[in-house]
This record gives sequence, C-alpha cells and structure tokens, in this order.
Amino acid sequence: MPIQISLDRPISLDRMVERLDSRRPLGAGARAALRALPATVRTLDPGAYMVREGDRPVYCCAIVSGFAFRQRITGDGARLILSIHMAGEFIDLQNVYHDVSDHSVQALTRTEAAFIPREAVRAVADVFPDAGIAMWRETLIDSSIAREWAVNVGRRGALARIAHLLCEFALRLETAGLGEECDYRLPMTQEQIADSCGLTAIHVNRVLRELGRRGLIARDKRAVHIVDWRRLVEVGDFTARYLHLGSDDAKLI
Amino acid sequence: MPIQISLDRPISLDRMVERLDSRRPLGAGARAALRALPATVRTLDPGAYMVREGDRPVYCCAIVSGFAFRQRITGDGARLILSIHMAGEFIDLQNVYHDVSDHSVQALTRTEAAFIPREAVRAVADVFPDAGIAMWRETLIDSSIAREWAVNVGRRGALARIAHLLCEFALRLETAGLGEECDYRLPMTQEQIADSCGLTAIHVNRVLRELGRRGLIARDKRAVHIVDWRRLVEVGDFTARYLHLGSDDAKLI
DNA sequence: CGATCCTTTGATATGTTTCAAGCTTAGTGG
DNA sequence: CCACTAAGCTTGAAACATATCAAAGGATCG
Repeated sequence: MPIQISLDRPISLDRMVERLDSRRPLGAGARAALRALPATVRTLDPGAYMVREGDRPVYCCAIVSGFAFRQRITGDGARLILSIHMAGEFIDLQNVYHDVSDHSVQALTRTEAAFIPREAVRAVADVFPDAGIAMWRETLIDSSIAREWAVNVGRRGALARIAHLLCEFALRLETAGLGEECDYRLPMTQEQIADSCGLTAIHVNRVLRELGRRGLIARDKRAVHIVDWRRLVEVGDFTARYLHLGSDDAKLI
Repeated sequence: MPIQISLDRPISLDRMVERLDSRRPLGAGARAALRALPATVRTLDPGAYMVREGDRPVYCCAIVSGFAFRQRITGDGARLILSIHMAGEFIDLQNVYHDVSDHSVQALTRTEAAFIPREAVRAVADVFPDAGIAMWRETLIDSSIAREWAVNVGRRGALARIAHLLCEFALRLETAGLGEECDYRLPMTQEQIADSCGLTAIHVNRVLRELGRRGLIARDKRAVHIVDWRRLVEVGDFTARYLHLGSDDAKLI
C-alpha cells in the first residue's frame, strides 16, 4: 500500500534499514515494509527545523546526508544541544509514540532528510515485531547517549567535555563509514560546541586552543586532526561502551 | 510456561502492568503474559545494586516498593545520578536489549524489587507487539527525562536545578499515587541531591536553605513541604511536558 | 552511649562567565 | 573583482558562582 514519494529525487532507505538490521536482524517482511515506507526527501538549510518542541509530530525523520542536532531551550533562553546525528540515523523515532515533541531537531549543515509519516512507521512496528524492536533498540542507544552527555556536562571539566565530544564524533563518524576517525570536519561552530557542552563559546575557544597546545589535536578552521588519540581519550574520560557499537564493546577502552 | 517464583512473599506485577497499559492499551494476551512473568522479589538495603555498570544483564528489574536511582561514575570518581525511580516502574527495560549495561542502578531506600529474567521479558515483547510497544514507550519517557536532566545540569543555575528536582519528584510522586505533591519525604541525602544536580553537597545545603529563606519550601529533616508551588516552578524553570504524563500535558505550565 | 553518617557553617580558591573589543573568514551585491 | 557586511573566531580583564578545605554540631542506629 505505501508508495514512495520523492520531492527532490528518488531516495532509498537502504542505509537506515541496514542500520536497523544491525540492531536486530530483520525478517524479509520487515525489510520489505521498511524499504517501502513512503518517504518525502527534502533538502534543508542549516538551522531548518525537522521537529519543533511542542509540535504534534506527523512525520518521523531520517537523515540521508548531512548532520542534525537536537536541542532544548530553557526558560531564560539558554540552549543545550542534546545530541548530534548523522547520515543513516533516524532522529525522531521517539515521536512515533509521543503526542507532543519535547525538544527540537534542526539541520546542522545542509542536510537531506527523509520525512516519513509517523503512522506508516507505527504500522510497520505494529505488524512486524522485529522492526519494532530494532527501532526500540535504536532509541535505547539514543537514550544511553543522552545519559552520557548528562554525565559529561554535569561532572566533567571543560577540557574533558570537549575532548569527549571530539572522541564521540570521531568514533561515530568512522563507525558509520562517513569519515576518518582522526581526521574529520566537525560541522559545528564554537557556539554550538559550547551549547553541546554546557559552556560558553569564549571558553570553548580557549579550551580548543589548550587541546592544541597540549598536542592532542590540531585544527584548521573546522577540520579536526586528532594527533594523540590515546591521550585525548584519557583527557576526555571517553569509553565507547555507551555507544553500544556491538562488536566487542572494547575496541577502545 | 513461566511460573511465578517468590523468595520473600507472593508478589503481583499488577501495578507495572497497569502502568504499561497506560502507555499503550494492552490486549488480553499481553496482559496475561505480563502478569505471568516469573518474578523473584528481593528486599534490598539502601545502596544495594540492582544492575551494575559493565554487567551482562540477566534480569530486568521492577520496583515494588521504595525508591531506586541510576548512576554513572566518571574516570576520576565523580558520580552523576541520572534518574530517580519509584514503585511501579520498570527501571531496566533497556537492558532487555543491551548486552552490557552502561550504568548502574541502586536502591535509594529499603526497596522491594522484582527481578524478572530478561529472556522472559524479551519473549513477551516478541510475541505480543502491544506489550513490546508499551515497554518501548516506557523507555522513551525515560529517555526524555534523561535529556531534561542534561539540560538541568548543563544550563541552569544551582537554585533552578534543585527547584526543578523538587518539582519533578513532587509531580511524579503525586501522579503515581505515592504521595502528596506539596508534602512529601525526599528520600535522598544532600550528597545524593548534589550528585543528581552536578553540584557539591555543601552547595546543595546552602541552596536548600536559600529556597527556604525565599519562602518556596519548608523542610524538616528530609520532609519537604512546598510552600509556593507556582514560584518554585518558576524558579526551577519546570514544565511537565517532558514527563509525558498524558492527560493534557498542560496540567501545569 | 558511642560511632557513624549527615548536615551546617565559615573562609578561601578556582574555573568559567561576562563584558569589551579587535580580527578573520565567507558570503553578497555592485 | 572589489567593497561591504555579517558571522564567527580570538584575546584580555574583571566578576561571579560554585568548589574546596576545615571543622563543629545533630541525628540515627546498633
């Protein structure tokens, strides 16, 4: 019944389906149903909203290319960025079941996003338990990352917070096959890094410089080169466990 | 096939089943299967572990009475408490699908906990999609709370953080039918409050006093009386949306 | 009724923010 | 292709919130 619609160009959800399959092996029915989900692809400029806090969500989003971030704004206007998302990730599965979205998601870079009616996603989850469970696992990992970020922001110093962010981004990029672990472009302004770490942009600037001075990283504009991965991991108190990458959980301690 | 086992005394999972049903209406099959889950009830002293970070989880836990908390420890020994849980809540559903637990859960007070083999929970989720989805929703709300705590710790001042904690606890207690919104016992030491808010115990002490001085709360030992709910909500920048209590989401703005 | 854990208080230290301003880069229109 | 503009980055000095150190007073529980 669902027909694939595409505004800009035909799009395949293969990458997302593979990702779900890695969380929980999918049966043929589930795979087919997921592939057949009706997706509207839109190209978004940086800052464009995919979901807005307070919305009654109608669509569920997946990133085809580019980067996105979640955020919440406090009563007095401060922002916290809650996570970064990259190509191949569903960023919105929680809104399949929430009636009102409790945070916003915005494009970080120019981003192609697939908008899928949430009722269609719900239908797949209802009919194919394995698909539902794969999506569940995906949201569980999101949740684990959120907790790690809370720890980062709540109990680590500024240097560690930023080192941790750099490590997480490096590893996720590499795992997703989207870049080199030790040489990548961090698509964030220093202000966005600040809002991810509960700091100010000014302090982020000083800390980045300090990380450079200590020989842990080298930067050129937004390009990050990790010079000393071991020490960066140490300074950032980074462990990969919370990412639940599967494999051995112990790739790097 | 599952038989109910009980170490201390027979226990019913009714409260948990009702909670899941409120997330997603359960069919007769799902209800029966959930009720029939094999549960071992154990009474835990404060501080006793239900799950330990790094464990390969075998059981999934639900709280029958008392309180529990999640926590993570950083590399240099600092602790962040990630959430508080109360009677009727499953605290461990994420471990049904994670192979290694990424954080610990401990009893906060003397607590009766039901230990259910995770394979049994998994089986119910596999066979009864509505049960699986109800559990999924439960973990989604957990995740939403984790994000709110990250915001609390990352972008609010000490006064707001603690006020926010007091509001959340009040509202959840009341909603769960476990206490009065404006008059309850907060089962935490000041050090535990500190670790929930990313502060030191000493500063928590001063802030609690300040909240009293401003006429927002009154305390007697660990009993909390909320004198001015409106202003406490305002100071704590508290909105209930992230709790996804259903109803209207707007009970208090 | 002693011991331990928790709370309270004061003084000082520190990491991070705030304010202020100059500089660089990328984008835009003439 | 240049001039202009806006956004982002960098730097310094001062202010502030919270942490740390130190120690005493209460509560709770064998």
